[in-house]
Amino acid sequence: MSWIDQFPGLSRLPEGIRTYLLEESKTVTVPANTVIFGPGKSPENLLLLLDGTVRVQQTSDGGREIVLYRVHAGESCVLTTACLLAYEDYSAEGIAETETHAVAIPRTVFDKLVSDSIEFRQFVFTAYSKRITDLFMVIEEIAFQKLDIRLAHKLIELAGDEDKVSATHQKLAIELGTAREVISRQLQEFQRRGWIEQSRGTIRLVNRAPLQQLAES
Amino acid sequence: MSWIDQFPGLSRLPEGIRTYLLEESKTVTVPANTVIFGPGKSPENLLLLLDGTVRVQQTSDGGREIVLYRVHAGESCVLTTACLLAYEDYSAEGIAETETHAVAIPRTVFDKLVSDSIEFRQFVFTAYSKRITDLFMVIEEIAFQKLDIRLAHKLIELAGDEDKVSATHQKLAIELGTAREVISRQLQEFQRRGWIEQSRGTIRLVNRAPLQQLAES
DNA sequence: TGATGTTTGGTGACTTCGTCACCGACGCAC
DNA sequence: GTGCGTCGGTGACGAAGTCACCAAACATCA
Repeated sequence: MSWIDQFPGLSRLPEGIRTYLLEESKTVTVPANTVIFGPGKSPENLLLLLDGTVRVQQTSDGGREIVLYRVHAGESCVLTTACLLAYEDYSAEGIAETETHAVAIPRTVFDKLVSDSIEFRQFVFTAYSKRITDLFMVIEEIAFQKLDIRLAHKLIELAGDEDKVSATHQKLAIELGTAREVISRQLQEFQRRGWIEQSRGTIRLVNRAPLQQLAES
Repeated sequence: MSWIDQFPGLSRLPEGIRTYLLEESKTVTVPANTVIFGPGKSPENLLLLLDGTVRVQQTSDGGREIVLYRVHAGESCVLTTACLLAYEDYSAEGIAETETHAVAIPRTVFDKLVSDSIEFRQFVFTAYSKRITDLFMVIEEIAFQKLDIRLAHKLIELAGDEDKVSATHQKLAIELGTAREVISRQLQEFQRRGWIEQSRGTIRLVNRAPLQQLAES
């Protein structure tokens, strides 16, 4: 079993394409907090994540930041690689959040795969599709959603199965593209209502139900 | 001279591809204000605009709207066509702002062109690139830019060479994803400063310089 | 031409969010 | 311990969004 089987969209590649892909790509390891791409640092390869996550975020002139989306294991960095090369003067950057293993596909190989395999084309365009709907959702959220709802949503998302979130107020502010003080005040309100408990750097979800309800309203 | 020459990215297509494209595509005409794609209405074709413009916008649950980007003559609807097919439950819609002529490329032809021509691939990925940086800019603006700056910018953009803008306050609000009252108040402020004059449905830019300066700050 | 309805824009009160300046508490290193 | 950097709390203020309502401009049609 090769890494290809970790990618649902690629599992149906014909044998020839499959071996070509295996031969021409190599796996790489990047330590946590590495900037994979960013202003003036456009990547040479299409990355397919084997594990770890890559956070893609943007920084404004004023120094404020916002998280655009995350690339998880089993997904690819399509937007940034195949795309931003043309307009590469742009300020989004991708950062490995944890130590990350990935498969790197050189540009020429990428091009040949797109040319030769309808399955690979579908993989690529589907990945694009997902990313772009992600961006649409981000726009909808920051433009129209109230902050308490967005924060509740994010807390539940970050908590996962755990009942605690390890993040500073500042990190949460960047997640939502807002200011730290706003997060602090909102968390105080959640705490006052008995939904969460705070300590330095972590937030415990002690009453998940109302948070969930707020997030979905 | 065929329509292909209106698209810089396509002018270097090899002869065979070129004739194939010409044979398999057809031009269509859509009247003004037609909804080209939208929720539950995913397009069958890739559209290349010959003239007119298509406005792509999104509507929130609360009924507020925002303009995401525009497709102009010489550009294509890549995002919406090749992309949203997979996640087609999404709420962005494309509307012809004027009567619009376009070339429609069926999905199968699109796929074959992507497969056969590196020039066409480049055309497609470059178009993606532009759209995505557009989206990044929208996010940056709504998240971080002050409204007066964004409004000044939009007024100048919409005015073009003219010195007046024909738009209601409501339309401008949708352009920027905000509320009508906010626009009204901001325009009053601009008027108070002597930068614009207002009448029902139109705004005259009587002093463009300070507007420009604000827009660039 | 006048009556009527619709579209467009104006207004005030209020809430939410972002900004600024500053402070205190905690944790770590020396 | 002392110092220093990170993290979070606070109040005052300005900017933006919301709500309810009103008034003027325009369109239509009898």
